[in-house]
Amino acid sequence: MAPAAVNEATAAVSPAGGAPSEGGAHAPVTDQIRDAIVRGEYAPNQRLIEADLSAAFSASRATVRTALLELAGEGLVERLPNKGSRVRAISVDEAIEILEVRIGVEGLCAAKVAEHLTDEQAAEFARLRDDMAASVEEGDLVEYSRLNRALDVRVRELSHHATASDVLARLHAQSVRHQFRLSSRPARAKVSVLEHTAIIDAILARDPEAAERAVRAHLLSVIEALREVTAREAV
Amino acid sequence: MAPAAVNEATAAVSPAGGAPSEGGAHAPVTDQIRDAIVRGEYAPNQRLIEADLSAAFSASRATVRTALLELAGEGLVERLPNKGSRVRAISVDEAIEILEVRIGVEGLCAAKVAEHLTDEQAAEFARLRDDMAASVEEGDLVEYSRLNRALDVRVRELSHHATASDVLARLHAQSVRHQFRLSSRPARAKVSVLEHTAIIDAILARDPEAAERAVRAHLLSVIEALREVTAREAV
DNA sequence: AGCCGCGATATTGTCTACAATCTTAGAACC
DNA sequence: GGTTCTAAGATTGTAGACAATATCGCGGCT
Repeated sequence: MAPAAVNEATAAVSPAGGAPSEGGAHAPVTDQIRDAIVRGEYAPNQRLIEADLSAAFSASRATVRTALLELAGEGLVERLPNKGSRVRAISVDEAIEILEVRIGVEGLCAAKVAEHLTDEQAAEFARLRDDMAASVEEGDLVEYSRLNRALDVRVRELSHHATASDVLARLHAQSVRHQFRLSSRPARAKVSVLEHTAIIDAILARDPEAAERAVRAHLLSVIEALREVTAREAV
Repeated sequence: MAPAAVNEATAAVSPAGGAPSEGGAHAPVTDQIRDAIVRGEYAPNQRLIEADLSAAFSASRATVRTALLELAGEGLVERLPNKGSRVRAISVDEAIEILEVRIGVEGLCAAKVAEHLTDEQAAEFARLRDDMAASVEEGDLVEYSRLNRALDVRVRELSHHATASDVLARLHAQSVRHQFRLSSRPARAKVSVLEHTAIIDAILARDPEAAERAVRAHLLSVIEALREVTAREAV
């Protein structure tokens, strides 16, 4: 019953296990394809052929087409006119670019949060900070990575800055693949947790400028780490 | 022969003169619609009905649909599921948000430019700076506004930062309408030109941090001006 | 008179078929 | 043997028709 691996011609590997999804009944093809991409079931640069996707998700080609258009808008797929769509590959250089942009935008968000922090929110951040420290202490990198994302998301939400959130969401979606690269390094986590603590502390102190600086310091450190890792891999 | 004003129900006004374009032969419907929007021929919040657009541009509804999807990706139109598309209206608050985000991203670009400035580029910027000053001196606000845009574009290009350029292009497209609001005020130009001079001087000095600060100062000033103008209009 | 449900209309979402375009393989030719 | 033209195949782009959904006005009920 295995529903057709989607075009293996260009890509080195095909989607991992079975099809990206099957039980899904009748509508959110966009979400299904997006999930498949961010989960890595479609490799970077893999061609996404409308007919194949149509078959795989049992939707019409028109539906798949709109989905691809939307995903292109999110920067997840690349559309070559008359040549088709493929999973957009983010090079390390681009990943660094994304981090550089994030410095400004996440800095802004953190500053906004620090400015308008309520007491409940403060308590929440304090808890988050302690949980992060604990998870690193125990060496639970998966949990730490989860808390990490939670912090990002929460900062974005509480900034109440729709434009910034939007930009960040888009950038984040594109770089999931590289994020993963660092999060699995215990040594990296030890440094990272300190930086995150600094960010949270600055927010708790309701000091916007300090928060911005802390975010910048953190992201610069991530950039550095990414450079190192890839330099080592290149050997 | 007047090719159907596109749905006037929701919008207070209909497209200005005739149709947004007619001679256009056979393909770039997306560009035509985008132009119509940024040129203000379709009012903010105006509904964009696929059938009407299809007739107006003599293209199939499928084509129009693709165009709308793309424009939605650029943030120019809003798509309400099952309810249709309309020209996205940018409120003053959103315009300010956009400017806030631009602080970080344009600051980054300016810094990059300052870092890698060649001598020819330096000469170009110096010329641009002098032209700007001259145009303000002569009270030629149209020319000043043009040079203004030219500066922005050039900084983006020379930053060689694809991600930042992308983000800025998107944000810029959305806020053209508000930009216009300030550019027609002589008093504003007098202040603005000083700030732009500061930016260029920092770039010429090849001082990234100074460039970033100058950009920030400028955009903060724009935000302030925008607040003032709208406060005055609200009276 | 006011509120609720029902039917007509307008508009988008989906599907199938066809046309245009690009890619690839093969044969003819130099 | 290599190169170029040609034709077949694969894939996207466009078109028109149908189905699903929302919007709005009318009539009935309380």
